[in-house]
Amino acid sequence: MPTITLPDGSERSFDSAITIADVAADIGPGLAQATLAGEIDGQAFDTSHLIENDCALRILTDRDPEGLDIIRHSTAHLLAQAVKQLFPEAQVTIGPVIDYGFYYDFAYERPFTPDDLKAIEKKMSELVKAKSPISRSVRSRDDAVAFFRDMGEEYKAEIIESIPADQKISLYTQDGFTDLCRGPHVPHTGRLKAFKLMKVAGAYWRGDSNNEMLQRIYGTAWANKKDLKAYIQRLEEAEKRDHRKIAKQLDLFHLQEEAPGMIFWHDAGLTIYREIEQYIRERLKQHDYIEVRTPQIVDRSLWEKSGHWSKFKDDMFTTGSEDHDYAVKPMNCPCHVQIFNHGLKSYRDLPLRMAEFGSCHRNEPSGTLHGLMRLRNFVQDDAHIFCTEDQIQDEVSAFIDLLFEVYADFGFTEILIKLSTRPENRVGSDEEWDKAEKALEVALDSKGLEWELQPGEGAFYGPKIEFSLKDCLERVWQCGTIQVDFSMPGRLDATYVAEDNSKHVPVMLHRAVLGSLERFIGILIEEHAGKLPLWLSPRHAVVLNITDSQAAYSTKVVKKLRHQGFRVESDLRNEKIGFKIREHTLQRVPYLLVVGDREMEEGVISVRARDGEDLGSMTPEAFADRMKTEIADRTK
RNA sequence: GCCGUUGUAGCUCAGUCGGUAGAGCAACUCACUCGUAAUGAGUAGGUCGGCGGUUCGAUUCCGCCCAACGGCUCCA
Repeated sequence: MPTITLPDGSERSFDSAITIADVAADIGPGLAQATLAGEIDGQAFDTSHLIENDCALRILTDRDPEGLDIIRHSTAHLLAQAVKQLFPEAQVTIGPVIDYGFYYDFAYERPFTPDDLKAIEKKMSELVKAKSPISRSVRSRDDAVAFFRDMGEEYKAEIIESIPADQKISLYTQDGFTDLCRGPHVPHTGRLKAFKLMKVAGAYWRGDSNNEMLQRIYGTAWANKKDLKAYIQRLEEAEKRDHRKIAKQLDLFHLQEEAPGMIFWHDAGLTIYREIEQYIRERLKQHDYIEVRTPQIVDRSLWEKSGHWSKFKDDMFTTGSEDHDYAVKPMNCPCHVQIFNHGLKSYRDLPLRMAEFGSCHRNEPSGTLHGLMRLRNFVQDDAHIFCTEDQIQDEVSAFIDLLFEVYADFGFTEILIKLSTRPENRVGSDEEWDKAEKALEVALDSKGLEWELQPGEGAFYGPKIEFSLKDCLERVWQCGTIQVDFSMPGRLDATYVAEDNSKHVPVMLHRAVLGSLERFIGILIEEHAGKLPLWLSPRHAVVLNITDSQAAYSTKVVKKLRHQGFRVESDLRNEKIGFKIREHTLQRVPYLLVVGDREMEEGVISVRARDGEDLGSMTPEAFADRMKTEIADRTK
């Protein structure tokens, strides 16, 4: 005789055990229709689950986030069912829910083609029409292994084998197709109405590149067709923000076959680049950094000594001259230690913060290159802080302040933070790791920041914090980082003289605020859809004349503004004003300055903002003041 | 690096079931001198990513390579 408490606090008593579906029906026919599953005392169950005791029940529909996940998970099963029907030889493996959808990995003799995808999607729709009930059953682990092995599903059997033997395994069956699953699932396939298969891709079995490659099918699924359509539209909009596309339109940079993963910066793109570099340089000065510059190509022996050669020699570009082997630097730190080592250092010199806009080359695998986001040649706003162990926490803390200050100036608020701790293979004592990990953790917590722990993901030489931003398709890219290094200063013989006149090895902190300038610019472009704030815009304004008779006046205005340091050009072409406005608006120029006879006579300009707003007429001086304020604010 | 897809004019794309290609925009020329998102007419422009093979003939079919794109793995 269970008494069931609903989320609103109301209670319902029943004479005998009852299913979730029946409870929903008892509440109302509309809810019965919408019910996907139920949550009993915080745990999710199928609608067919029998309630025997008193409990708190929450009915899950497609309006609940959990409900949407159930739909997505069930759609993954539907996909597997369709694939098994069309390609009986294919073996199923795993099919988890991901953001906005799901994927399913299959082992099959050949890759699926886009045409296969269409056929599979069609089959899925047929299976939806059949409204096959989805039922749950439970087996012992060994039974389940035998069950899947009998069917020739070796991968499934292997997955179940890794589950403890005493655990019960739940299976879900729909129209003869059975899959291992924790559940819950929708009651029948007819509940899956809005999905689309998005793409095929290769993926390694168990995520290990030594294993065979499986065929992964990605799909998206929603509660209804309207949500699905909205999602597809959102994707299309996002693609318009792609920095590679915008860079082409705005003539920022290009890439070509002869230099894969390396950027040809054009004038407009370089303007953004330089502006950012100069901004960071000023910030670093305020935060007591010194700036240095070190060689691009360094003898192999230094890389051997630093330990990079043994670990990364295949990922470094090399060159030779007169019987010497050189490597193009993949990072700046060994060179910075050389500067540190130049001349005796005292504890009074610490912390020593050494920055470099260092151009690094890494021979990244071809398949990983991606526009400005992943390159073989990039420049970091890199710096190394030489300090004592006791100074780590303060330095990390000060760095985080600097980073947030900078990100705020660029308008970024959503920053993902991850702390990576000691890996299995590492250098340094456990005491050192304890201290360093603690320092990073305390620095983050003392600022009330939210962060995610990545155990075992630290570098071999020390723990690290990573600060990541998202691109237009919500892919996450690491930008800022701070890493503790117990190894390199010692390997490269860095020492300082302590108060007691003894020699000590300093700790080194590797840190970057923006990370790769290229990547950061890529993210900036996507964040703003190319409409960069005034201070970063390649051009601040363009002067447009109405007819030839204002050409000289236009040129005069341009000169006046340029003399004050503004990036201003004129467009004196014999075109209609509407044509010029359109062109420069598409070029995302922040201000268009229209000059006709009226303006010329009064010595003013008519100012039109990028969003189309008419700011009226003003003198070039007044306009310059306006821009000055805006650039100083960095806001717009 | 692995799996898949793609590569045609400066850009966006069409096309050829094997007979060396076309549109729009841009460029150039001419006319128009114009008031806030496209004035009109004309001209020119391509070793159809690269190399090889099959063929009388390859941009098209086949093979290899390169690059880009989407994933996977990796990212000091």
